[in-house]
Amino acid sequence: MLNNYSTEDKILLAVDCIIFGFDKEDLKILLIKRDFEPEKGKWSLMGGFLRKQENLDQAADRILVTLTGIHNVYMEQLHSYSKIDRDPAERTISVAYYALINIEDHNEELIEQYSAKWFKVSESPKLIFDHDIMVKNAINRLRYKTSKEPIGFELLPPKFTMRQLQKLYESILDEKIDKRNFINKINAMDILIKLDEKDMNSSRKGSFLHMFDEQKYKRKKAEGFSFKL
Amino acid sequence: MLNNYSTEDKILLAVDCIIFGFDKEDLKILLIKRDFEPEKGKWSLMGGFLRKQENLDQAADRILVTLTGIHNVYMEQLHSYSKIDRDPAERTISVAYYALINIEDHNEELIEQYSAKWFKVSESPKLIFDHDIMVKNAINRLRYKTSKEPIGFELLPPKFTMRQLQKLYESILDEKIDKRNFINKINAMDILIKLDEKDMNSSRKGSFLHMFDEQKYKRKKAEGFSFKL
DNA sequence: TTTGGAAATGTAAATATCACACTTATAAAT
DNA sequence: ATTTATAAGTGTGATATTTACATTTCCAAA
Repeated sequence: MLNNYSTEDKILLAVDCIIFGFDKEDLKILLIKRDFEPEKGKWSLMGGFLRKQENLDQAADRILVTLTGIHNVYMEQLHSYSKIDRDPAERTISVAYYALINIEDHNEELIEQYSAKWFKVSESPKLIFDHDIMVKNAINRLRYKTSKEPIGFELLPPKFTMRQLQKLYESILDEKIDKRNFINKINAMDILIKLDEKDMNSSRKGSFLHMFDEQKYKRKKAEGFSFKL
Repeated sequence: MLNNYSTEDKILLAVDCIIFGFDKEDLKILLIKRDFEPEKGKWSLMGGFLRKQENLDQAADRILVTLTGIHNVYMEQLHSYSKIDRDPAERTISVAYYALINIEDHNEELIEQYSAKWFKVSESPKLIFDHDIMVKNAINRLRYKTSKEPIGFELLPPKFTMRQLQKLYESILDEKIDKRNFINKINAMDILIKLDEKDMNSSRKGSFLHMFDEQKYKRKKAEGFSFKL
C-alpha cells in the first residue's frame, strides 16, 4: 500500500516547447541549434527542466520567454513523453507545450544567442530525441483546435487581410480552401471587424484589413463553435 | 546554458487513472477509498508512482491492472497536473490517464481489497486533491472522442443492443437522442453487424443484438470519420 | 488611357440534419 | 386461444449546411 512516498523514484522532468508562427505565407516552427551535449549541434525544440517552485505552465512560459522575450503568449499543454531512453543522457520525462506567437514579435538577439531559426513546418530538419513526434502531435492538435474555434488572434498581427487569414488556415490544414466559401464562412461567424484601411502590398487594388472583435469572439467561443472546412 | 542535468530538481511523478465503465444505463467511474495518508478515508482516483524502469503508459497499465485485474484495456493519456501544493504531502506531478473498460470484467476481490466502488459520474463524491478536475477533463475528452469516432468497443460487452449503444452515447453526451435518428446515423456508419440473436431481457419483443465489425471500423477510422449528434 | 492582377462578390444544387408517430413482435396473463 | 402490455423497429418531408463555381471591380503603374 502506498503510504510512504520516500521510497519512490524521483525523475527529471523536462518541458519542451513547440513554437508556432506564421509569416503571411507559411506555418513555421522555431527551432534551436543545441550548443550543449547530448546531441550538440543538432536541431531541437527549445526546452528546460521543471523547477521545484514552479508548475508546468510556468516552466513552459519561462522557457518561451527565454528564447523569444515575449510574455503572455498563448500556450497549451500537449502531451507527456516518457520513453525510457528518450534522452540518452539520463532518464527524463518531457511535457510538451505548444505556443502560438506572432512571428514579428520575437526578439532577434535572443534568437541569435540560441542559434535559433524559423522553419516551415513542411521543411523542418530532423530533430533530436522524440521531438519530431512532438511536432507532429502539435500540428494535429492545432488542426483540431482549428476545427473547434477560430484561430488567428495569436498567430496574425492585429490587422490582417482575409487572404492572410485564409492562408493561415490553409497552411495549418494543409489544403486549399475556396476563397468565396472561406469568406462566407468567416463572415457568418461574425467575429471580424472590417476596417476602412487597406493593405496595398499584395495588389494594385489593395485589400481591406480586418481585426478580430474580441468581445464577439469570446462570446461565440463560450457558446461552442465549429469550423468545418 | 543547460549542459549539466545533475543540478536540476528531480520530482515525484504520479499516475492517476480515471476508469470509466458503463452498466447498461449509466456512465460510471471506479473510485477507491484511501486507506493511507494523506487524505485517508476519502475517495480518490486509483494512482501510483512512475518507476524508473517503465514509461507512463506502462505505469498507467500497471495501476489499472492492480485495481481491476484486467489487461489490455483501452487507455489514453489525458493531461499532466502540476499545481505546486496539489499533494500536501510532497511536491508531486500527476499524469492522468483515462481508461474505458467493460464494467462486467473487473475483479471483485481486488475491488473489495481497495474499498473501490463504481459511481455514476453524475453522482460521484468529492475527490481528494485535484482529482475532480481530472475527472471533469476526462469526461470532456471522452465527449470529444465520441464526436470523432465511434465508441463502444471498449465500454460495451461484445454483443449489445442498439438501445444500449444509444444509452451509452446519451450518458456520455448527457443528452437525449431521438432513437430513429440515432439508428439511422449508426447504420449509415456501416460498422455494426446485426446478429440473428435477440436480447430478451428488456422487452417481450426482444431486441436484436449487434457486434462491431472491427474491420470496417478500422477502415472508417483511418479515413477519418465524424459523429455529430 | 490602357493594362495587369489580385480583390471582391452570389447563387443554385447537393448533402446532412432534424423533427416527428405509428406498427410490430413477443411473453405473460387471463 | 385470446387479450394485453411494452419496448422494438421503422421512413419521410422540412430545414439547414455545405459545396461548387465565374465574373466584375478596383487601383497603381506603364
